[in-house]
Amino acid sequence: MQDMHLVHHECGDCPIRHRAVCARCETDELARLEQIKYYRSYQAGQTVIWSGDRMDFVASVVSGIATLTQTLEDGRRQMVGMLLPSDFVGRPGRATAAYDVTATTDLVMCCFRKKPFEDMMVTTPRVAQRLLEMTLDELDAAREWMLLLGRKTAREKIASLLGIIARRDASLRLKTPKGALIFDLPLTREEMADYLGLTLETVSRQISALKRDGVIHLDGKRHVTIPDFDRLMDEAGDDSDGGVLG
Amino acid sequence: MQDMHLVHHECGDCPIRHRAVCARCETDELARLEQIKYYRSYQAGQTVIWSGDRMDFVASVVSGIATLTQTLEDGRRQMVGMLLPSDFVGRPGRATAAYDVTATTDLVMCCFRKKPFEDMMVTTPRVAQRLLEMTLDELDAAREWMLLLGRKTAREKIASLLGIIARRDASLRLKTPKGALIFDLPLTREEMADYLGLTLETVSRQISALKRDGVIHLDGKRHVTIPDFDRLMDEAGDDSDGGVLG
DNA sequence: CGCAGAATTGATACATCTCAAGCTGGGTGG
DNA sequence: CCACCCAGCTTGAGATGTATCAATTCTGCG
Repeated sequence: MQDMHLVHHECGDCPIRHRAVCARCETDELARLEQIKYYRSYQAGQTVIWSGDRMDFVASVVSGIATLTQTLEDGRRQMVGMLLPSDFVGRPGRATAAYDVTATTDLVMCCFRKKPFEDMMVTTPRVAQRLLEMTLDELDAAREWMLLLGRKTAREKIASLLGIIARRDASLRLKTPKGALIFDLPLTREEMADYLGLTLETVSRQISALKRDGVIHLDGKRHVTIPDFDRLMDEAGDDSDGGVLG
Repeated sequence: MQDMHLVHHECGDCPIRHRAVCARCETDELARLEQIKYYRSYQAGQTVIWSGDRMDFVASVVSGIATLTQTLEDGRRQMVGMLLPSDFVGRPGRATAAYDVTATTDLVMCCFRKKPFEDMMVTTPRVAQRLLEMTLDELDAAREWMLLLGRKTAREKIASLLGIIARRDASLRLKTPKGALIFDLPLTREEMADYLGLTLETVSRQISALKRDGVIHLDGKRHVTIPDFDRLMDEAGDDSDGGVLG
């Protein structure tokens, strides 16, 4: 079931080498990381960790998408993080997972054994500094997300999410968001609902509405075309400028 | 108007010494911080910084409460952070403020000139390590907040907020939340609404409802008594256990 | 082919927002 | 000392956006 090919890539030609927690490392530091790392693969839909589980590793997403979700006793779910390639999973110094981690697409993670990684955090400032930087970025993202959850309408939420995915997708292909954008939704309607604090029916309705109004084009359920990115951003209700990094 | 007494306390008897960004510093490191720091006071209601403003300092909250808020073009506001004594303001490496910072009570901050502080971040791992730890805590808080914003009902939101404030207040007095708790709300109804993603009318109604149902007691608009903390936590809808640190 | 999971659509219920009118308490000036 | 004033708050009535419940309709796949 779980296709766990334990391939062992060299850090040198790692696709996330320049963005992940190891981005700043010198070759000798990389060598240390190399010794404590191992790869793991998960299939789309698989749970990586359950909230509360003991965690004996921290990790970087190498490819694919994972989500962090929190659940209330009665089953209400809220996604609280979306992990893309190069994003970091886990918290040094914490024994158990605080959130459910799920693979929404096929996923490959570069895992570091926790104890030795924590040791490196102390002895190798470059790792700690990079992790701080990444954590601050995540905090900013979380706060933008809070604005979305607290104050945006369903339509604005959908438009915002599509914008985020479109931008991310464009950045992976190194194209600037300009003219028509085309991408595949990596999330089901239900996952989008969990992300946005909506029900899947409302997500579906709003996507239909945006399609009806020509803001987006759909080819099947997942293949999306954005004819006019600025138009989409208007619908997202965001602060004027097209979402330049703050 | 602005009572800016530029008192200069010694770090040694600073009330937030053991919890702030300087918590791990040795005496020689403290001495360096001492040289680049200065105090600033703000009155309740005053704006500390506007989003987009140039920031030439980072700071720790010494006493009082500040809030971080984000605003949509049409004026919808969402609070995205609540800064209590020992919390950190600003982001090393960033030139301008990303959020509006407002003093909701009288506020004293210990400010560090930005450039020298950034230098210390590189040379003094203890500062960077502590800041990482604090940022990870903030990220956790933000994610719990996201669950509240996305999935909780108005009544649950109010109960959750009261619980947070009650716990914080109790921790400042070093009493465990048990039996009746009494405290003053540091926020107006409108600020509570901005925190919770509600309107102030809804906040008011839900507070009235909780009062009617005996979950809380009100003495005036601000003075709150919680006769049964567990009851309040039930109303907050949170994951079973009374909110033990995860 | 036909099934199962995913998505759409419809009808209705309900929570929260919106607009509007009073209330309350503490401060101020006559 | 009282009257009034004003910001902060409460309460009401109605509008509205989203959730809920319930059918269908897609779509990919064995």
